[in-house]
Amino acid sequence: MAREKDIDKLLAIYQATLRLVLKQGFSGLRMGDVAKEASVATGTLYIYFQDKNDLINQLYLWLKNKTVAAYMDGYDSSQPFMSNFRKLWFQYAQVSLASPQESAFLEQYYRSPFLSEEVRSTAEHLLQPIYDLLALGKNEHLVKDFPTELLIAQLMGPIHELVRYHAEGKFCVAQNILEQAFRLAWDSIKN
Amino acid sequence: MAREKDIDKLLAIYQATLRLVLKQGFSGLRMGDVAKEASVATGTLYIYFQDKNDLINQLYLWLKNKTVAAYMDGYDSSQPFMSNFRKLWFQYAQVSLASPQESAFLEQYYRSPFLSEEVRSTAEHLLQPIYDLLALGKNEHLVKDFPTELLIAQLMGPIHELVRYHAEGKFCVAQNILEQAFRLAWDSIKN
Amino acid sequence: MAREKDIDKLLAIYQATLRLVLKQGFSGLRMGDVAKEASVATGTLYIYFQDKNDLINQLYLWLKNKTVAAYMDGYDSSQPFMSNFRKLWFQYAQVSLASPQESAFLEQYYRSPFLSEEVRSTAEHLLQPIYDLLALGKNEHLVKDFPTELLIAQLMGPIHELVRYHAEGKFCVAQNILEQAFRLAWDSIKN
Amino acid sequence: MAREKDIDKLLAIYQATLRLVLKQGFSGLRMGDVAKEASVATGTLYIYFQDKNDLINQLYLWLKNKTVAAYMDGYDSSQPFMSNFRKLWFQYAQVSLASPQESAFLEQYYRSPFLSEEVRSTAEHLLQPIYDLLALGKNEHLVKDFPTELLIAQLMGPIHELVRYHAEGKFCVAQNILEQAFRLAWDSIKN
DNA sequence: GATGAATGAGTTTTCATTCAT
DNA sequence: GATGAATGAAAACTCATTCAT
Repeated sequence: MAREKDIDKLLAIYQATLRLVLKQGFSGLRMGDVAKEASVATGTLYIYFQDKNDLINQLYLWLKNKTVAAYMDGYDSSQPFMSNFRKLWFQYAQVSLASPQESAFLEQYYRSPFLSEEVRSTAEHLLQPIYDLLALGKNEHLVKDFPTELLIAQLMGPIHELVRYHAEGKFCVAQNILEQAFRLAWDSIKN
Repeated sequence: MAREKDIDKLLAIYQATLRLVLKQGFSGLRMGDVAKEASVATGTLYIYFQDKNDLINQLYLWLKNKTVAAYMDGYDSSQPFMSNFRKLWFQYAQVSLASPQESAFLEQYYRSPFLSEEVRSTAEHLLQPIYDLLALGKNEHLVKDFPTELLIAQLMGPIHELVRYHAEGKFCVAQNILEQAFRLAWDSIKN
Repeated sequence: MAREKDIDKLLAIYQATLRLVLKQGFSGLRMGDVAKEASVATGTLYIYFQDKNDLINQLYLWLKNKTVAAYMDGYDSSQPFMSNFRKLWFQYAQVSLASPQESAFLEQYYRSPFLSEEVRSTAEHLLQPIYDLLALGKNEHLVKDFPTELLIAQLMGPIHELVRYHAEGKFCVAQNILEQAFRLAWDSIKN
Repeated sequence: MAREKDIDKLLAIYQATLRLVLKQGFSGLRMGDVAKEASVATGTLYIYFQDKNDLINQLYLWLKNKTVAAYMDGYDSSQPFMSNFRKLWFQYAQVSLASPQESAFLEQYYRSPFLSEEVRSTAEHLLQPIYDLLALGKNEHLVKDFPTELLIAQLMGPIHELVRYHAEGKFCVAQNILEQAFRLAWDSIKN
C-alpha cells in the first residue's frame, strides 16, 4: 500500500515497470530489475506496494486512467452524436497510436492472470461513455440496431489491430490512413 | 535400434503445455507441471525441446499451423471473390470462436518476448492467402481501394475483439450475431 | 565388467574418455559425451563398464600399464647400476615428454577420489624396479645413503615438473635440456 | 544503509569450500553443501560469486595469495644469495608441508579446466622473486648456468613430490629429512 | 551385443520477500 | 523512509543409468 512519501519515486517505479514489461513480458519481470531500472532499492518497492502483484495491478490502473483521461479530454456528452462520434473515435485512435506500447500493455494485461477482478471491473466502467454514445446513435437511427457490444467490437477491434501493426512496424498509420480507417468504421455501423 | 522419438509423446507435451498456459498463463508455466500433465519425466521434455523457451515457440507454431489448417480447410482460391470472402470470413470467425482460448493464446503470444523472430515470420507467411484475396477484390472494384493492411485490420480486428468478449463471457457470439458481424464487415470494406 | 566383445570399441572408449578428461577434467566428464566421442551409444558404455567409476579406473590401469611398459622397455636388471640408471632415467623422461597429457592424466588421477584403493596399490607396485635399482646404487656407495623415497622424489619430481612446463608450453624440453636435467639429477644423488 | 557485504562471510565461504574440496574433490563439490558448511543460505553464495566456477577461481586466488605470502614472509631480496636461497627453500618446503592438502589443491587446480587464463597468469607472476634469485645465483657463478626454468623444475619438483608422499602418508617428511632434501637440492644445482 | 529414448533424483541457480542497519 | 544483503523455497535443467526394441 502506498504511503504518503515521494510521488516522483512512485512514478519512477511505474515507468520502470512499464518499460521492463514491454521489453520482457510479465513473466520476465523481476523485482530486482524494476528496482534497478527505477534507481531505488528492492526494499523500497515494498514500501510503495504490497507485493509484485500489487505493483502490476496499480500500474495497470494508473496507465488505464491516464489513457482514458487522454482520449476523453474535452469530451462533452451533450454535443450531437455525429460530432461526438468523430471526436471520440479520433481521440481514441490517436491516443492509442501515440503510445502504442502502452496500449499494447493495457490490452495484453487485461487477459493476464495477474489481474484482480476488482481492477478489471474498474477498468471496464471507464468505457461507459462509449456505450452511452452508441445507444444514443441507435436511438436516433443513425447507427444499425445491433447489440452494442457487437458495435463496439466493430469499432475498437480495427483500431487495436492497427495499433499493433503500427507498433510492430508492419504498417505505418499516418493521418491519411486514419481518415480512411474512420471511413471504414463509419460505413460499417451506419444505418 | 532403440525406441524412436515418439510422435504421440510430442503431441502429449504440446497439449499438456497448452492446457497449462490457458489455465495459468505464461508466467505460471512450470516445466515440472508440464511433465506431470503430459505423463512424462521432466528430463523427457529436454529430449524434445532445448529449453522452456523452445517448448513455447514450438507450441506456438504447432497451434498456429493447426488453426490455419482449420480455417483454410476446403479453401479454393480459384473460386469467385464473394464466395471465397464469405467462406474465409466465416471459417476464420468460427474456428476462432470454437476455441477462443487458443485464439487468445496465439494473439497474446504473438506479442510476447518469448517469440523468436524466426517463428514470428513463419507465422506471418500463413496469412498470405488472405492478402491475395483482398488484392483480387480490389482489382475487381468490389472492395474499397485502401491499403490491404488497413482492410485486413478492419476485418480481423472485430473478430479478434469478439472472440475475446466471447472468451471472457462478456458477450456471447451466437450464429445470428455472427451474421450481423459479417454484415458489418462487408458494409465496411465494400465499394 | 568388460565382456568378450569388440576390442576396438573398448580402445575407442578409452581414448575418447582420455581426450575428454584432458579437455574438461574429471568433474566435467559426462557419459553421454564419452559415448558421442567414441561413436557408440550410451548404453554400450555399460556393456563394457559397470559404471562411470569403473570406466575411469580401468582407463587409469590401461594407461598406466601402457606407460610403464614403454619406459621399462628393454630394461634388464642384471646390467650394471650406472648403465641402468641412465637408461631408466632417460626412458622415463622421454616417454613422459612424448605424451605429456597422458602423464598429466596419470598424475592428476592418482589423487582423485575416483581412484579405488585396489587400483592405487596396483599402480604403486609398478615402481618396484626403480626402488630396487636405487637400493643397489646405495649398496655400491654410488648413491647417497638417504631414504629411497627421498631419492625417488628427488629424481621423479623434476621430471614431472618439466613435463608439466612442457605440456603447458611454458618451457620446451629438447634433447639438450634433457642432458642438462640428467646432469642435475645425477649430481643431486651421487655420493 | 543496509548491511555491508561481509568480509567474514566471504572468508567463511572460502574456508568451507576448501574444506569440502579437500574432502571430496572438485567433482563432489555441491553448492548446497558449501552453503551449509559456511552457515549461509544458498542464495548468499550467489551474492558473493557469479556461479560455482567463479567461486572456485576466487578460492584458488585467495589460497594462492595466502600461501605465497606465507613462504615469502620476511624475505629480503637485498640479502646475499646463499642466505636467501636457504631461507626461501626451507620456507617454501615448510609451508607446503604444513598444509599439504592445500598445496595439493593448488597444484592440482592449476591444471584443471576450471581455471580461467586470467587467474592462471596472476598466479604465475607470484613466482617472480624465485626467478630473480636464481638469476642472481647464476650471475655470481654459484649456480650452474642452465636455463632458469630447468633449475626451478629441479628445485620445486622434489618438494612437490615429497609433499604428495607426505600427504598420502607414504613417506613422513620430518625436519631431518628436510635437511637431507636441501642437501640434495643444493648439490644438484651448485656449480 | 547395440541402441538411444526415457527416467527422475539430484544439482545449480533464481528471485520475491524480509529485515538489520 | 530507504537500503541492499540475506534468505530459502521453488524452478530449470542435468546426467548417470536403465530398458524396450
